[in-house]
Amino acid sequence: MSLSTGHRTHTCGELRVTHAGTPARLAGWVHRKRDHGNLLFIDLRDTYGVTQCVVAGGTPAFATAESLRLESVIMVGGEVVRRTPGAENPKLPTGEIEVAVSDLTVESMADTLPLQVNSDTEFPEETRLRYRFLDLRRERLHRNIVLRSRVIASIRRRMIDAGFTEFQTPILTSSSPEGARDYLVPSRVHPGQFYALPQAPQQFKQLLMTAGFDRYFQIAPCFRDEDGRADRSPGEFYQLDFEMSFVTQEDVFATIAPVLHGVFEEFADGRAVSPPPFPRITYDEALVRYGSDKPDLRNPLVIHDVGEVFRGSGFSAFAQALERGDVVRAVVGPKAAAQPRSFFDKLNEWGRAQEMPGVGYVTLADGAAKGPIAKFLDETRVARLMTITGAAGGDAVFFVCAKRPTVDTVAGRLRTKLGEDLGLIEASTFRFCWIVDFPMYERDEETGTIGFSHNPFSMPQGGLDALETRDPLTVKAYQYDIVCNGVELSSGAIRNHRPDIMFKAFEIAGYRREDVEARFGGMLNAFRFGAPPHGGSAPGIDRIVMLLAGETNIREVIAFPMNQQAQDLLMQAPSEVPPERLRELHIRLALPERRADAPSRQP
RNA sequence: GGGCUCGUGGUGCAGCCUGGUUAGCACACUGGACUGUCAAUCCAGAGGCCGCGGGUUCAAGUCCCGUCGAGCCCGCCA
Repeated sequence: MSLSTGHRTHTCGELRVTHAGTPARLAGWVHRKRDHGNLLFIDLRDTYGVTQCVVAGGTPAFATAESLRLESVIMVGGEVVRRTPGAENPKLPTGEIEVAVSDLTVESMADTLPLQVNSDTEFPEETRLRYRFLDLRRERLHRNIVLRSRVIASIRRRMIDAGFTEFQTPILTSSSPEGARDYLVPSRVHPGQFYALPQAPQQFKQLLMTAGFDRYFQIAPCFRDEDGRADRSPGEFYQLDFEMSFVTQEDVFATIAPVLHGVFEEFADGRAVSPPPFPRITYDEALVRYGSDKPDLRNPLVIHDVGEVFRGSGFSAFAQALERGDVVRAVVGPKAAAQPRSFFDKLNEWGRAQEMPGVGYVTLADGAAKGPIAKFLDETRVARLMTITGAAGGDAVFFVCAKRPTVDTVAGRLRTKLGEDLGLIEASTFRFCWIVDFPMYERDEETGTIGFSHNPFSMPQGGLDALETRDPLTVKAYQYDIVCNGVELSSGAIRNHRPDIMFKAFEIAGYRREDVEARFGGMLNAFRFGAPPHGGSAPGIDRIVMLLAGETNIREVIAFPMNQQAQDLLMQAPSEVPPERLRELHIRLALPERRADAPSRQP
């Protein structure tokens, strides 16, 4: 494949010793300049690499080159020459040659830069977003975005090889109940009515199954009006959305695990990837053992329930809490008994900052416990503690006490903190697991009502019978997540394709039959004309790339991300629109009172 | 909506805890020197309402209050 064009004969990453003695014409950005007064070097950069160009003093090109600012776009013509011995640069693939410039034209002079492209120093997020086009030139972000493209291409190829067909589904669609807030788009033709951007193509993919396409996938944009997090882009993100007909949960697992494993292996670059089948952890077990429904299995620590060790003991803080129904959880710090006192104090301080009650601990040596609360634990209790937790002499055991479900997350954070501080997190590894058997319903703590805990379209385990005969809070769904290194990559389910079960499922969550008809009429109707059992999932593309790129912030793998306030600082979105546009949409603004001295947030 | 952290020339940081000379360093920028560098080097220069407002004080980048902005977290995320 030749990348030569009307403006260049070669790319900046192409020339080698074999080209020496031939003419070449390059185009690119001035990455660096080294001016020796009568000899000047330009590192010319494009997406393919960097090539050193030499401009000799006294030539017309020299005067132009001296005045060049970094990041200007230039074109150079000249001869490819082998560098003199000792002058090669082993750091560059093109480092054995250079281009002796005979003509140089400036295509686009750059102003003084607000952020430096040729350096990896950190710049404020606001500057990076406002000048995203410059940030994208920088090596790290540039590499990430190219990686993203390659990952998506790999996913597409693997999905097609697995028998899936790619579809597009509407962007302007209808609002879906449950879930996050929708982004709404006003209709000009239908005053007072709105489209919603899809939070996911959920209903469309189920309709495609009902339409008999058997295996659907899409690199699908999803829109949710929710606040951002480091691993969650506000506004919009992409999913590998897929769905399969005539499948059980086992079939879905067996199909998608090799795809994900294959993609990760392809781009792991030396890092280990846990092979399928991925371990399965029930939702309940995940909360107790890992304190999270997205456990990081690179962390070898697990959480133990040690209520019985403290029940009726002299340590009244825990003993009394246990009587009230609280729970005590423990995490072992291997070899942590030797840590200095400050380690334990800092951990306790950290716990308080996390709005935990303090973090209790004992250290173990020769079957005896030491530490502030050790005196409350007799020999039997210490022995029991060691049996339950597997702790041995030289270890320390840390305790937190609270009600469920608070204690789960608190213990989970303690597990993470200890794993990190004790250096136990396995490096250079991708550890996958399935989280299975999610509860179908959960109780809203504020209102006391029962609602869907996840996807309302999931098939309840046990079907109609379970819904009719069991306590809803004990009913599990065929609902599953894929988790990798503590990041939730994907949520999926075997769907409920039976209208009778769907009405019952929604009835338990407080929806009347008419409500369900009104809101999901299209899909319900489809299920009355022959619907295959089906299920799928939707791994997050951005998060997959984030993991593979080794980034901890999702903006680093998105070419044009919004900031945490869901603003695009480069394109200045959202923005006000002219009154006449509002008028034809039949929209009148009712803005909140704004302080008169507050500056406008529009730049 | 709430919590924490941060805000100092174009940019990255120091100075703030413990108030007191001309606000320091690096990169970029401008001018000069230099024929083999590859983060070129050397010399010189320009560039700061220390986010904004108020307060304490003889004196505020520094202490206090408020406010605006950014990041992270909680809420939210079927």
